[in-house]
Amino acid sequence: MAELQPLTDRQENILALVIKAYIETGHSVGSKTLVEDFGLEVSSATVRNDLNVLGELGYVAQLHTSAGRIPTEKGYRYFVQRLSGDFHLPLHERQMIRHQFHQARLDIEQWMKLAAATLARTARSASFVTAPVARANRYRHLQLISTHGRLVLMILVLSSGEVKQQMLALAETLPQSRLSTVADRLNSLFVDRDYDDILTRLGQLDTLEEEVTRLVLDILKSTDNRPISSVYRDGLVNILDDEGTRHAIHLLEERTLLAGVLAETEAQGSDGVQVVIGGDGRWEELRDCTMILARYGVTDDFYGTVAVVGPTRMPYDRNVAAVRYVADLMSGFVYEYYSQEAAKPSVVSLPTYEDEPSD
Amino acid sequence: MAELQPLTDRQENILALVIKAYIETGHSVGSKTLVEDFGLEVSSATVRNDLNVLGELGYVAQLHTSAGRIPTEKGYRYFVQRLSGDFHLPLHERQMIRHQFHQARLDIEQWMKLAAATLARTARSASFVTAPVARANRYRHLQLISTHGRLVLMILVLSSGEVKQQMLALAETLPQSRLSTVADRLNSLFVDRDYDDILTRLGQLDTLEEEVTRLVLDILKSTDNRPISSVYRDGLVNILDDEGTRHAIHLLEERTLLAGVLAETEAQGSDGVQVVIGGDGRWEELRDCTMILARYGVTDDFYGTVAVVGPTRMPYDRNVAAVRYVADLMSGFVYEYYSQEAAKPSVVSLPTYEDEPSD
DNA sequence: TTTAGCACTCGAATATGCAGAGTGCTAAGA
DNA sequence: TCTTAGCACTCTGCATATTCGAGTGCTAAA
Repeated sequence: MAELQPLTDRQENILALVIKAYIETGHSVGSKTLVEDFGLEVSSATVRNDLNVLGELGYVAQLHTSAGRIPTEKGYRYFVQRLSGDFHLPLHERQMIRHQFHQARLDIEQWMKLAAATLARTARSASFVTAPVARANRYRHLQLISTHGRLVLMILVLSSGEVKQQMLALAETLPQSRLSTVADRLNSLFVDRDYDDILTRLGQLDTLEEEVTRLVLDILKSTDNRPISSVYRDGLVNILDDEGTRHAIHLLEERTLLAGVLAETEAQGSDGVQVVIGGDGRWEELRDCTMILARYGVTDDFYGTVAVVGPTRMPYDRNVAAVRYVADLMSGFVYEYYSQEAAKPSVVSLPTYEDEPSD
Repeated sequence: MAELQPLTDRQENILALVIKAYIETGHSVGSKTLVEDFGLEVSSATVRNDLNVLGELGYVAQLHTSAGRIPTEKGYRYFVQRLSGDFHLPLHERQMIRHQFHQARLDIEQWMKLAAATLARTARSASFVTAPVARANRYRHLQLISTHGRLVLMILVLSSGEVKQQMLALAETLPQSRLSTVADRLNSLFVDRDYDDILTRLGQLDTLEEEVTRLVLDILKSTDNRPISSVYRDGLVNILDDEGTRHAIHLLEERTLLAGVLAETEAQGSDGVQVVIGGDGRWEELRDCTMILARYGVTDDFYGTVAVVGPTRMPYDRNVAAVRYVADLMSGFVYEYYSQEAAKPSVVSLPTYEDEPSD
């Protein structure tokens, strides 16, 4: 990340005001407007001088000579960095969000869906939520269900709480009892094992068991190494009008692209909320867009991502707060319901966070 | 549906040419252009006269006096109705599509995803695919898996092939063996039963069994009556540039809206491909859009929908063919792998349709 | 270091003119 | 009765010119 130049307090303030005004109006903002609309105690000429400095340092730019200033990506980054972390959503919004989660079924898919919908509405942007995946997913439970003929429905439950299904065509027709026996044996052998563990035990199995296990391994492998196993998107409508978000929509639709971006941003391992402005020069697809993302889950071990995507010109404080809030909620749910090692299995109710600030 | 006026052969031909030219160029098309570009055997004046007739009947319109003609929605409808059903995708495109399906895993979700992706690319439009749902979904199999404390993961397999999962908080901690016993009992009681059947048997159960069954009933009910249980979308990028498709994207994102439209269009019970142009006056969200949809599955009993959504100005013959082809493929898969009553359980391979027209 | 004043620049909005594509209509021809 | 040629008319799109206003940079004084 480029080094940020020191600014005087007034310059910092002016930068913040330029950003605020530009976010609100969408028009470039001039010195006179700033003085009048925000009641500055200095004259427009002074503001002009400061704007000049900000311009030289690259925090603001003007589309053409003698036009108002608009914030640059660097300007946004400086602003976001200075953003105090204690901005919260209004109480009633938080209550509404919590309320919706309380009404949902106890199901990670439901929560993901809900988180995406909530974020999209609150941040008035596009949003996405990826399923929480353990760094190395583990086998939890297998079930084989006879359907008709040699077709068998295989259901695999992973340590992440995800349930994978897969149709399987056997070489011969087998009764359900035989299938159950196979499933039971594999369950006893493989419970809580990861990909590598299971691979080494492949030799101990008979032909049928091995056939099933190979499929299990396929699935484990495909959810391993954090590819995106499932994603919920929402709120695309919100960014349709904005210029330059077409690339972003492309990003949201293309799993592989998204996975790439997430892999790199998450590799930074930042615990809190991360703000990627204009692609930070690394992702062409995010040019002119901002992505605010945060992990949820049990950090470093078992986590997913919630994120908001919108135009560079967006209310950062609000949206950062929204992402943080929803990520925290999701973390609570995942911790209580899906973390194997959960320390307090006693209280069975949705997390409440009653001790949050009143506003 | 409004009655369609009779037209002379030449007028019909001219209407088709206007539509063809407009779809290609996007510009309004005049009499002279028609004669020159398509080598008509009559003069432009004659064409003008016919255009006048078409205009009076409402098949074409002009944006302003003395501008070229563009097709109206009514014009498109007439054209589509006349469209011969024997237009097929080029052989190599069909081969490519089949190839992709052959490489997919044997899983209805995979197929839905693939169908959406394929349609989006082939028709260069947005697309969606809904899961096949039986009119009355039936219970197939239940599994209860102890996680930690009083939390239990319940997995319910439905006759549609869908696998539903749901977390469940019990009143007390129970061992896995007890849970398995409950699941076994419910499985033996309820297999192949629908909502009503199960409801009447609620009295025969103990407290724990009843608690589980109530959740089962909830899920059955929520997938009953054809609400949309799951949808895959794709290709939104393709219609981003077009005017008037914003509403359509809204429609694609809002499950309830989509469900409403599908409920009404499917109620018509047409077996083949259905083309809804400009919302047919019934759906504001589809103004300026065209939706081409077809059922797949075992008709009237167990079916889902594949569809394409794009601007009114789209290549109808091609897109109708694409929707029909993908729907047929999906029908084949569903028939072989998910239909309980499948008559030929012997051959276990993807349907091939080798007998299709060579081009 | 801040401020007032002033000339300058550029974009957005508005008006004007012109070329081209297309129409409607009429009268003559098949 | 249907088709065609001819002609006057209409309207768009494009380019050019003009004005208006917001905003800047610079300089000199406080």
